[in-house]
Amino acid sequence: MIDGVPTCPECGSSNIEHDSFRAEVSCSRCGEVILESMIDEGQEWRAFDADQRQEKARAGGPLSFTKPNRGLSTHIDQFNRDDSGKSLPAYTRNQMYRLRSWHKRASTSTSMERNLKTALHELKRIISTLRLPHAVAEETAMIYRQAVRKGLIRGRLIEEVLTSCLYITCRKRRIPRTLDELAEVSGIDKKDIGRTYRFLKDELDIEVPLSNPVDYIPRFASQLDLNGKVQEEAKRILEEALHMGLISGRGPTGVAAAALYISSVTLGEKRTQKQVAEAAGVTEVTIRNRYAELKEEMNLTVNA
DNA sequence: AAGACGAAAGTGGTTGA
DNA sequence: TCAACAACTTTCGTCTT
Repeated sequence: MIDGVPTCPECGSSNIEHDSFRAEVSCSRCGEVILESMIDEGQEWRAFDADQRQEKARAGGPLSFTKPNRGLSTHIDQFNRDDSGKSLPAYTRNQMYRLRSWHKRASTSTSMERNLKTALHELKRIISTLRLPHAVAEETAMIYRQAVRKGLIRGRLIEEVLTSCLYITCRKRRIPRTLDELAEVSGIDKKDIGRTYRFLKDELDIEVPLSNPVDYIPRFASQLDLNGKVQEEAKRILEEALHMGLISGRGPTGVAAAALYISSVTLGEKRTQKQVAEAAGVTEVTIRNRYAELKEEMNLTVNA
């Protein structure tokens, strides 16, 4: 199944290490992360005839879902020169010619591949802008592939579907990003993301847990430069509020913001409602309303 | 002057007939 | 498809520190 020894494209070393959990492959000599399956690695040019190509097609997809044609994405120029600038001998020229045509066919042969190419490029950009872990990109790409396979893209923008896939992943992994945040980096309208998200969730039968205000605490807190103690207190308040049924039906970010506001005040690390509101992406009024509800129901003493 | 508070009216999304 | 509805926002006047 695997023909040829994989080598690092950076330094040429064959000391390749696999991290199966993250589906990452890296070179142990130079540290280059290859993010690639051994099957795709480097040796694709050996498929010189249809039978071999067939065989490779059945050998399975790459381990990294974000790199559909890695190893084939090398550019081969048209000048037929070796690296010292001399013309290649006829035999090699022919070989290069065949190599180029296979390369081209393999990289952009199907509309699915073209679609993925666009989408994954965009995904990479969004993931890095939001500083989300690579595993999120992998999972998002996997969901996106399912969507493409089921023909769910038709009539929708690639970016729209992609962003919705990312939203699903974030919700599933409990690394919450609000629709507003995703809308901002993707340039897709919030309500379009939401609508497509629901559509995909139904069509692909994906279970998405309800979003939990607690998940927002660390991020908001760090934006407000609040320490761990304040975070713990905010979480404790949310736990209690949850048991008392004070959370259902309320926007998770608003509740999280209120809990954070309360704990910042009680622990003498006070932030203004305005600051908290800004970090959480809600208004001061919402914080006040949640705050009033929590205070009312949980006889909290919120005095500095 | 800045922050907190709350009333009132407006907005966008969900739900159920 | 439409109306009712809840959550949230915007705006603004008032009170407190």
